[in-house]
Amino acid sequence: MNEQSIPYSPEQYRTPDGAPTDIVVFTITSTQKAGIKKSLPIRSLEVMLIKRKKWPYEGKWALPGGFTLETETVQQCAQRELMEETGVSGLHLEQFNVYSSPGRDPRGWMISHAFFALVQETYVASRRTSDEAADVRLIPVEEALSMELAFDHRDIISDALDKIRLRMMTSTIAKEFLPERFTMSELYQVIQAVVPSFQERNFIRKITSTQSRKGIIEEMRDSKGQLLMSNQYSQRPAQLYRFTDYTPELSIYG
Amino acid sequence: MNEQSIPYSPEQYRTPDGAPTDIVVFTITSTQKAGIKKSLPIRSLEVMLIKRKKWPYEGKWALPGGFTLETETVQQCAQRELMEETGVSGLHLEQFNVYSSPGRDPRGWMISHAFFALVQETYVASRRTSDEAADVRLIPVEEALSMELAFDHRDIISDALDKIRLRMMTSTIAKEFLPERFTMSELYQVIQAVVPSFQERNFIRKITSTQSRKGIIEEMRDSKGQLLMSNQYSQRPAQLYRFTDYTPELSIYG
DNA sequence: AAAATAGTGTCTGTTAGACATTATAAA
DNA sequence: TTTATAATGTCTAACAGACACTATTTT
Repeated sequence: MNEQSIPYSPEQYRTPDGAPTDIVVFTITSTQKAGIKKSLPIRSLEVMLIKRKKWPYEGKWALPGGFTLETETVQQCAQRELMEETGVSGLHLEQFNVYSSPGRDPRGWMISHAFFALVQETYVASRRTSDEAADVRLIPVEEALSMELAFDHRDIISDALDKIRLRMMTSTIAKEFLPERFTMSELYQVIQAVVPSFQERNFIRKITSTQSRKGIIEEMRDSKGQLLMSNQYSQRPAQLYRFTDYTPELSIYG
Repeated sequence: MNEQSIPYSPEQYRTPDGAPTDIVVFTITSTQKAGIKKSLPIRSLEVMLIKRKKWPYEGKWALPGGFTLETETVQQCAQRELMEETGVSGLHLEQFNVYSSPGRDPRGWMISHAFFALVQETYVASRRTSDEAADVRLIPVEEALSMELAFDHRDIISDALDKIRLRMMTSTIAKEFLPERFTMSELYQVIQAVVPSFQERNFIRKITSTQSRKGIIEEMRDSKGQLLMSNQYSQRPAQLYRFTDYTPELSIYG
């Protein structure tokens, strides 16, 4: 390959100083109310932040993330950096936006690719500090949004929150926050933890017996055909369900 | 700034060779049936492609696009490159995916940011060739998907099509393809041009008199309060409507 | 009169939404 | 026996979906 046959050459242009990724890991923590044994827990939507060890924004809270290598996709980078910085791996990451305002990163010209993941609390139980992170913590989202974070990470978390709220109502991502088997109350609580305005008085009935929607979840039975129940959160046992692979197609036109 | 106080330095790492953008401009062309004067046109969803002048993929059809400058966002880059390569400007562009597979671009390590736009045919009437483009043409999407295109542009168009099909059903982007005033048939045809499987026998009634949906569009009246009508496409005049700013919130849970 | 598109009537079964009521087991 | 959560009953108005039918203008 010589200069004449190849009109393009990176040397002649200013190129980016890096292609970082930032990962917004959401989880829902459950806290049992004190003094009451069988009751619904308080559920809180939290985001995983790290305390930076290095310049820039040393000592500030930030999203985990790091620089993409030439040999990987941005998706693979996000997986790798999450593992390296926090010890958490195997999450389902979804890319949702790109941040490219000039000057957003004091290290140079950086175009950042933002991902989000929704996980059960147990998936981030293995979190640990690292070379990059002096601390790794779950912070309630509303609190995180009021903190002074590194870079434009406050905006990124805010955008991610908008996105997962939309997705929570229009897809079955609620399953990412739930165990394989769950009760209607657990599902209802999870939706409310993400979308506080959500309210549906006839929730159980709509999701179980409405023709166009009942395919979303299915009841669970044991080998004898008996309905599986749980009384983990209630006096009266509640029926257990699981998500199917079906997601209804929504339309504003009918 | 010296090396000791700044642990990060782009010089020590391999950095990307560029941050290109690719723009998928969709339009719907209207063709009047021959011999019939007042009839609904045949509408075809088409995508704007350019014929490349330079290496790589010289002479191949490709999406318009180009390299981001240090002084702009990827969004601004997409606007600028679209103008430079095709003469088209002022479109509403939406970023929908990132393409970063190693080896996807023979010029080097390129992480590409893909945008789509939906526009009326008149908006791309000003298209013209340029230094980069030997030809600029509208190609029917199905045909474009069967062509041998430059880079991974076939995948990008395919992903963009999936995205706008979803958005067509769940938002009011149909308005991007339509004039300010339109008839129910025009709206119906536009939806069908994007989502061929769309069928709704009681379309007019649902969108005009269903309580939860009627805020999407509103009927148009002249200064005397008379309903505005059009007989552009029909013997019997059809009522004219316009979109409002309202989009219903969809939910799979009720 | 025929053609082409616009728009309404009417029917049945389903769903939304509100709220009262009953059920089950633990504390 | 009270408490906390689970689940059903009941009612009305709105809506979905199917299809027949009427309306308005040009050719």
